[in-house]
Amino acid sequence: MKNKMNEHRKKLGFSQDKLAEKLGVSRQTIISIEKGRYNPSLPLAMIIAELFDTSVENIFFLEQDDYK
Amino acid sequence: MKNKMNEHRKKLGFSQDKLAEKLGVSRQTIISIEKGRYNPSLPLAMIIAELFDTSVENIFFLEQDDYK
DNA sequence: CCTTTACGTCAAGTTTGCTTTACATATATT
DNA sequence: AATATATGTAAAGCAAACTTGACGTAAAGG
Repeated sequence: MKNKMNEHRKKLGFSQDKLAEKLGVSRQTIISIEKGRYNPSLPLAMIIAELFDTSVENIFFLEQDDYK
Repeated sequence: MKNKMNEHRKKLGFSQDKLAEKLGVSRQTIISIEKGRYNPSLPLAMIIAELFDTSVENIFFLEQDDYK
């Protein structure tokens, strides 16, 4: 799964630290999601979408290997 | 977090078993999500939305305690 | 120089998502 | 009465999401 976290974050002019704080998660979580190390949980993804004022589908994108 | 899995599943006339199969997960996973025991992962939520021909936001709904 | 800000890695530990297996119950069909 | 279908519970185990803490690097400003 791909995502446009970095893009959206920069559009808001937030540092990873500030974004983490706004979302109520650790900075490691932001880094890991941006770097594609793992996916956010569904509730976190929805809170992110809300903060970025868009839909989950405009930030996160399924890829072939997400389907089994 | 609440969801309308049951509603959407029945609209398609699928049993839990059949839905599980279509999604490539176990029947337990469907039961657990429908019963609200836990949330699907983000990729699974997006695959579910795709199968139900709608958006993640039309199936899953944030509640107060999803925010920290 | 020195400190601060921003981004990054690594590692250990807890919690949550998902699997498998086994078993229970209710309804319908033969 | 017996079998099938659909839904449910419970428990054990593995993998993924998330946390905290320690440390590294580079750029910018005093």
